[in-house]
Parts: sequence; structure tokens; C-alpha cells
Amino acid sequence: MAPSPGLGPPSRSPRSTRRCRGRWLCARPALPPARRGAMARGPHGSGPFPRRPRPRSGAPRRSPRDLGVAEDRMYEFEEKRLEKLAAMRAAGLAVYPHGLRTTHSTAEVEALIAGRGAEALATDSTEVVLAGRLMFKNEMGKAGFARVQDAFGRMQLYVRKNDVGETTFDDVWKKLDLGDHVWARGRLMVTKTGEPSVHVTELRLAAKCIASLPDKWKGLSDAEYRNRHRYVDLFVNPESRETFLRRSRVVRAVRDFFEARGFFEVETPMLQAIPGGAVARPFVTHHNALDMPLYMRIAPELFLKRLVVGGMEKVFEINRNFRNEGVSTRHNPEFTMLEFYWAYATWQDLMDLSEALLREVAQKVTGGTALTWGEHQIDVGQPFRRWRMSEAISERTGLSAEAVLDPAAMRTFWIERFPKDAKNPKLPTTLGKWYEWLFDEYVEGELVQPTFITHFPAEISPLSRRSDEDPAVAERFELYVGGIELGNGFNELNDPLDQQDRFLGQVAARDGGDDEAMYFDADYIKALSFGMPPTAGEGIGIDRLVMLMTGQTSIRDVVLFPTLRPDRGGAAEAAPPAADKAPQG
RNA sequence: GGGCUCAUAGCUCAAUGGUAGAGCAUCGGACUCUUAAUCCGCAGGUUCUAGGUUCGAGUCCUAGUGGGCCCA
Repeated sequence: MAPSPGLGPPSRSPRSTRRCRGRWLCARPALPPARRGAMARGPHGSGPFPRRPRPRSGAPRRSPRDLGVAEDRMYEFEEKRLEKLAAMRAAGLAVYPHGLRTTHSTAEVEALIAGRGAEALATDSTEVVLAGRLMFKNEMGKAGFARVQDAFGRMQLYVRKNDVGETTFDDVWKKLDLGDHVWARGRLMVTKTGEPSVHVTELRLAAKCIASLPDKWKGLSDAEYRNRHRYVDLFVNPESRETFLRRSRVVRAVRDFFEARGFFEVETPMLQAIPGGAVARPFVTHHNALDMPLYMRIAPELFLKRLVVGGMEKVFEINRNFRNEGVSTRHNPEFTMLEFYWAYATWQDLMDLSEALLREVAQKVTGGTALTWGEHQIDVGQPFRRWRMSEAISERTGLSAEAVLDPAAMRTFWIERFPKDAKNPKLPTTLGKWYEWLFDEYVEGELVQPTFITHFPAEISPLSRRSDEDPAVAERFELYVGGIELGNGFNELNDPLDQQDRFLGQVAARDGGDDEAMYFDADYIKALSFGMPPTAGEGIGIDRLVMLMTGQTSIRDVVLFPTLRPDRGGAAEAAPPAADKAPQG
């Protein structure tokens, strides 16, 4: 289970040399002490910037220009903080020490103090060692207060010259800046106003912060800055931290839900020779050694069904999909998808399971089933409505039950309302496409309370099994909550001959110019030819589920690092060079 | 892809077409229980970029870049 090169933790292998290149621009041009003097002024800015980072050993030095990075676009540190850093080093203070251990988190210290008065604590000799980022500092001559923040909360420190000694007080305490990481040992106390605090006896700088922090009171509100600099957003905005903690709990709850029901968790390829399983445009990449194109997956579906053929009758995957389409408050080009397949179950079972899943996740993550999402109050505790697609369209548009079976009638209806579309060459000609258009326009946004839209046209459901009563209808549903699509499930098409015909229909559509149409996947047909048990499968968008569970209305606020255009025009110049020229380990 | 809108100090924001400012942060000083501590002082700017109009542009016009919202 080796980490994928693109998504795994930072590589320690020599190949990381290569991947560092593009990052010098925006990441960390490490500035060793010996090179402090090697700073120069940029042609434009007033701030210094480091000259080229020195490669570890052996490798030839490269200037930024060798990498296609203009020098004035290298990272610029803040001059004043750098000067301060240099001064501290000159004074012999370790600004990036290591090996500082702690005994308690801020929350644990708070628990030790909770409910106890000053007198009780005065005789308590308990010693705690804690650390955190300095978020507040208040100096009062020969004493002062600080508040440090760790992953679990904040704790106030009380620092007195008498108690920490003159050297520490002058060289450490007085020089601490907001943002620095601080390590402290001390005893428990409460202040006159009752605030739990640690009376510090030993204080050290744990890591220096040489950037200046956002306004300590007004914080960070600029959405772009928050998204581009999530590391700042996370320690400055508690609500952002809470959103991503909840995201973690959502994923855990989903995993627990399926594990408890006997599903296997698996991981299937993200690099695929034939992208399939969804209607979407893929990202294309290239494998050098094999000299072949590869696609970033748009869905794991076809691989998961191969696993069902192989005997994994209950299987699920939570992983990233990539779709080469626009970005919006509901779409990020890479997004996390849950897909699960269940042999000998039906789409009706899936709907029941989905309801149970949403209830359990909401309970575990929010403590209840009532959710606030935007201006909507949503209750996932009630039974979800199950509504035939044709009926939903008929009701919302006013078209008769007969008219929603007639593409010509739907066309007339549409053009009456959107006369400009009369000459639109993309206007649907078939019932299935008309359902998509009418549903998107008149129905989707209205589905605020959880609703299953059922009985999709088979024409727009190329992987779904046809209904036995009406072959034009697929045994398929989509789940809508808050006006957006959350899930999509159906009885899987396991007839290899029918599947082959459907693929051929998609190929024809692709030849006709539909670049979202599916590719023909012969190996998948082969897999089906070995016999796939009757199976129902479903996908649920994890990002959207998290939006629902956190009340966020933009997907960018639930994705740690959402896809954005590069900051400043020149960043594209920092693209890594062709991989085949990079040093190989 | 279209429409609207935003971009000014590290952050949050001001500035009728007429000398670019405030608060917080930073820097120097005072202060041994503060709570957005307080007080005194200093410093901090390619007003997103490139053109244009004007005696004069942060402000008006055009184009571009990036963001946000809405629509397709």
C-alpha cells in the first residue's frame, strides 16, 4: 500500500529533489544560518529574499533562472522578522530546537484546573509541561501573560521574572512574537478573574515565526487568502478548524458504518488507461517509462464491480475522483467519493441504507438529525421522499403525464420559456436528455429535504440495469439534499451483451462530438462475461456530505486545499521540468 | 462561456478627480494578575498589472490577472 506519488506524504527518496523544484517559489527556500548574509534586495520590493537554496550535496547548484523562476518571484521573508531571528541566533538562542517534550495538552491542563479555586491550586505541586503557538501576549514590565494554542485549545501562561529568572525573562519572554511556538513548564493556577493558567517556571522558544499574523481580533476573513493559505486559516479561525475536524469525523463515521455491515474497504486505480464509470471529461497524463497516456479516474465504479465479479460481494472505497470541468461552489476538480457495491441487494435496499447512513453520520458528527444548511433547515431523521423522475418533472413544470413522455412536447414547453434556445444546436432531441434539462432547471434546486429521485431514463444511465416492466427506464435513483445531488445509485447492469451495446452507444455519442461520453472498456465487458451477481451500487459525494454536516455552502470551505488558479501571473513558470530529465534515484 | 462585483500597509478597512490614512500587528520606551490590557514614541505603500483621459488618477476609461456572487 505504497502512497501514491502525488498524494502521499513527502517523499524522502532522492526523487524528492525533483519535486522540490516547483515549490521553491511558494514553499520554503530554507535559509540556513550561514546564509543569512546572502540576502539581496529584489528589484522591486523592499524585502530581502534568499538566494538560491543549496542542494543537499553533490547535485549542482541551480539558480532560480535555471528553473524558469524569475528571482523577484522567489519567496520574500519579512525583513524585520528576519533581523530579529538573526539577532536571536547571534545571542546564542536556539530558534528551531528539537526534542522538547510535553506532558499535557492545553485541554488536559484545563481539565486539571477545572472547578478548583486559587487556594486549592496553591498547595498543588503538580507540574505540567505544555507547548503551543503564541496567540496573545501581554507584557507588564517584569511580568506578563501569554496564551498558547495547541490542537486542542488554548491555555494562558503567567510569566514572572522572579520565577523564570532574569536570563529567560529577557532573552526568551521579551523576544517572543505572536505566532512563535512556545514550550513551558509550570504549576497550575487561576487568575484573580478565575481564568485557568499555568504559572511558568521554565520557558523556551520552540519554533520561531517570522511571518506576521493576521489581525488578532478581526482575524482573517478574505476567502481567497483563507483558501490559499489554509495553514494560517486553521490556526487563526477556530470555525475553520472545527469544519475540518468534523470532516474527519464524517469520514470515520462513514467507514465505521460500512465496516459494521461487513463491507470490505478497498483502493482501486486512480490512474486508468480507460477512464470510465461516469459521464465526465477526464484529466489526461502520461506515463514516461511505459510511454502511454493515462487518465486520472473520474470514478472507481468499473473496478469496484470487477471486484464484485471476483467475489468481494460487499465492497466500498473512499477516495479521490478527478473531473476536468469548471469550478464552482459545488465543484472542485478533485473531490472525494464514497462508492459501495452490494451483491444480492437492490436499489431499494440502497435507498434504505443511504437513509441509515445519513442519520448515523449526522448523529455522530452533529449529535442530532436536524441540520442547518444555508437558509435551510434540513431533517435527515424523517423518512426520505421517493419520487419518480417523470412525476417530479411533471409536477414542477405543469406538463401532463403524457407530455413528459413526448420529446416534442417538452421542446415546445422549453422554447416557450427560453425563446433564445430555438436555434440552440445543443437542445435535446431525446427524452432522456430532455429529462436532464428540465430536471436541472425546474426540480433540482427545489429538493431541499432529502429526496430520492427514482426511475431515471435508461438512455442517460449507461451502467444501470433496465427495469423489467419498462426497458426505457433504469432501476436508478439519485439522492438530493439542500438542492444538490448527494448520491447516485442503481441496480448494476450485469448483462455483458447489453453493457456492450450501451458502450457502443456511448462511443457513437463520442464520435458525434460528446466529449463526456464513455469509452469502450473491453476488459470490463470481459469481467462481466464471467458473471457478476445481481448487485446494487451507489456513490455519495463526501465533500458535499461534509458541507451538509458543517453548514458550509461552498465546497472550497470543506476542502483543505481547493484547486485555484496560481497566485500571481508568473507562478506557471515554476512548473517542474520534464520528468525524464530529472535525476533519478 | 456570459453578467455583476471586488483588489489600498503583514491583517481588517478608510480616503468629492487635488499632500494615501486609521485600528490591530511590528519596532523603541514605561508597567509583577492582564482579558481586544493601558500609556508614550517610531516606522511601515509598485493603491493588482499595462495602457489611456486629465494641469493632476487610489478614484474616470480600455485591456489583462486573480478572487467572490449569480447565470449557462
